[in-house]
Amino acid sequence: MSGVTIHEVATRAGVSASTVSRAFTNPQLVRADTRDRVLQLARDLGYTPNRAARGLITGRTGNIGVVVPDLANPFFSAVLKGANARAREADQIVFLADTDEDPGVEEDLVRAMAKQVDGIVLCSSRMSGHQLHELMPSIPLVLLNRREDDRPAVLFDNVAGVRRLLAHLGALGHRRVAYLGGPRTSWSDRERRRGMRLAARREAVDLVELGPFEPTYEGGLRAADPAAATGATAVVAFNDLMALGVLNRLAARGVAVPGEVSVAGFDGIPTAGMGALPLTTVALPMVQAGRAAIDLLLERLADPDPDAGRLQRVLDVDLLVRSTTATPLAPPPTPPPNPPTADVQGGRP
Amino acid sequence: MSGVTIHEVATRAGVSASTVSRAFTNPQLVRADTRDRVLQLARDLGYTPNRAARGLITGRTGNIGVVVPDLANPFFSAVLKGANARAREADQIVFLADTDEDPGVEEDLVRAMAKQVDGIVLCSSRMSGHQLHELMPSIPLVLLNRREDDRPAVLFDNVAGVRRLLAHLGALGHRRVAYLGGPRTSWSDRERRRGMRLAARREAVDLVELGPFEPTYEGGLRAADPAAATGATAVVAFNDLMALGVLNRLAARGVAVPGEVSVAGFDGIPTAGMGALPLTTVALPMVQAGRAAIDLLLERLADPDPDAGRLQRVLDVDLLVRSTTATPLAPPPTPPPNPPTADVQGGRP
DNA sequence: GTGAAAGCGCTAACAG
DNA sequence: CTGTTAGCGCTTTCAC
Repeated sequence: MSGVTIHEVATRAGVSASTVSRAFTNPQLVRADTRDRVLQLARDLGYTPNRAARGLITGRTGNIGVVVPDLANPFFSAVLKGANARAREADQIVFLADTDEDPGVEEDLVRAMAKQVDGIVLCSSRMSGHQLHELMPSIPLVLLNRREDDRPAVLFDNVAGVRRLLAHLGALGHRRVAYLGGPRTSWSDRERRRGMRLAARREAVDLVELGPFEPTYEGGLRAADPAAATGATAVVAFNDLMALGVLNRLAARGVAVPGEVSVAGFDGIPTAGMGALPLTTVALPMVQAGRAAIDLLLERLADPDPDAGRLQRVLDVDLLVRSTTATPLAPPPTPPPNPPTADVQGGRP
Repeated sequence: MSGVTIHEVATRAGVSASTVSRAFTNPQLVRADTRDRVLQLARDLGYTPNRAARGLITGRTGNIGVVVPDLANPFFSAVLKGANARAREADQIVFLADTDEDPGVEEDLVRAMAKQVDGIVLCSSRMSGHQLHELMPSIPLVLLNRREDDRPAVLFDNVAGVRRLLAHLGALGHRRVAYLGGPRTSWSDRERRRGMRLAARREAVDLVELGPFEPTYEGGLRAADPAAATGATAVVAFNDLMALGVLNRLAARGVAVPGEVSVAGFDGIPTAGMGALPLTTVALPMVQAGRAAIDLLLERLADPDPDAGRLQRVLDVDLLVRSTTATPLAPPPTPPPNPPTADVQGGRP
């Protein structure tokens, strides 16, 4: 908090505070030698302008806030990598906060941050549409991985992702695919379900929807048995963490993966050792998404009233076949023993 | 940045700004009904005090900075979880920054943050002692996982950790153990090497030190072959990420783990699926360390000139036997074919 | 090209 | 109990 003030620099340099200020913010307004002397002295003294005080008057702090539900989720670390890098290029610094998946905490944090940053990137916000709208007026907000009307947002093309995934599975001969859903409140989950239905129809595969499950490794462990019981030869999980759980549980049951069953996930999380797993996944460009979110925020700050909709970016996703997703070993077993409780869709149009 | 100001609240409530201010910071100084009216109105308007402006006068912002080299490292996400939780209890908010392992960036970030936070927790700082000392006067600093003279710090008891680990391995009959070292500049690595030497002597096992290696999954892949060539029946890696790489490479070579070789790591990173791996590890209490760092910082802020040394905490570490670390299959092969290039230590005193 | 003065949003005396 | 005054560190008119 404490530190060297502009006044000390000014006094020692034998100039006024205004001149020191100008040397930093408008160098061309200061005579070269004065400027150099001031800047050199500032460096020696370890002076850095107080961004908070500056913000008080300019309305710009040079800080950008990023809020995530859970820092331990590799998805968000990847997003943050991108956001950080882009922010640094723009000479902004990123302040990060973790809401612990709590919408109440999320709101408090945004409020507390609001005055200290120029704008906030909300990643996979858990807040209600109502809360979001209440917050909007107090601070420029960019959503990541969530759409809310036509607010600025960075989104992934989930529908295209599952289409590619199902095309891949279909080409290999899979005719019955289970989808293990994530949280009902998740925008991504809704999009992926929608995409799965479209793609299943198109590929003429039976789709079995299960869930919701917790979007975690444990959730995957729990989802594996119901998934196997559907008689599906391929399982698509809501995210990589769940897919990992499924793989593990199936392995424990002695099910051959890939072989009897193929498992696919979502995210493409960069975890050590993932490369060795028989896991095909829809890879989301998380780092790029982080960059894009900062881009959007900077644009919005430059032009506070842009055309609505101009500030939404939908990012392309890739299919990452980490190991051969196998052709089903045998024709899928005829009608599964325990018909799933979830609804069944698909079949030729 | 923008938002409702204290003045608007004051005007609408028919009181002065001071009263509003007091309602927030010293409620007992305001008559109950006035206070309630003001607070209610503030809530309705969505007013939150501007911490930056407040900090300008009080010298306290209510923000705490945490700086890490790499957010993608699960070690730091875990630390951050703890720090966040503790900070929230103290009604502080954590601003986080990622230095991308660059000491220059680290210094810049600390400087930029300094004026906007009350203190900073530097995790595994990559800065030189010189840089660190230059920064000290400008802002209260707490180090985590690094010792620098008697500056406030949270440290792990690495020496005790390796002692426990070697005792475990020794009891199982391992008589030759390889240590795969991390970065030379790492304080942890130096401590672990020191501890390994002490413990090896005490347990009467041969210690083979290798490295330095990159403290990553890839580093582990590269370290595996040299480690196997030493004829050691147990391998201790600098961290879990490396251990994972070793496991993978050994599996690819068809080496039985545990069996021919046992692998141990450091950290106890909470990655999905880790529990299923045959990996014994020294588990560092990372969440607790995050909490402790905030504690230290709060203490230091309350008492700016504490007894030197009172503000260092050394945290106990646990041995986490994730799966049975096996007894060596056979008496270790007599003199290894390729004597290691690194120095060999150990043997009975 | 540079300084003096005013004010950003807030809190801390000091009066009343 | 509450309002008035001053000023935190900085930038920005407006003079010179």
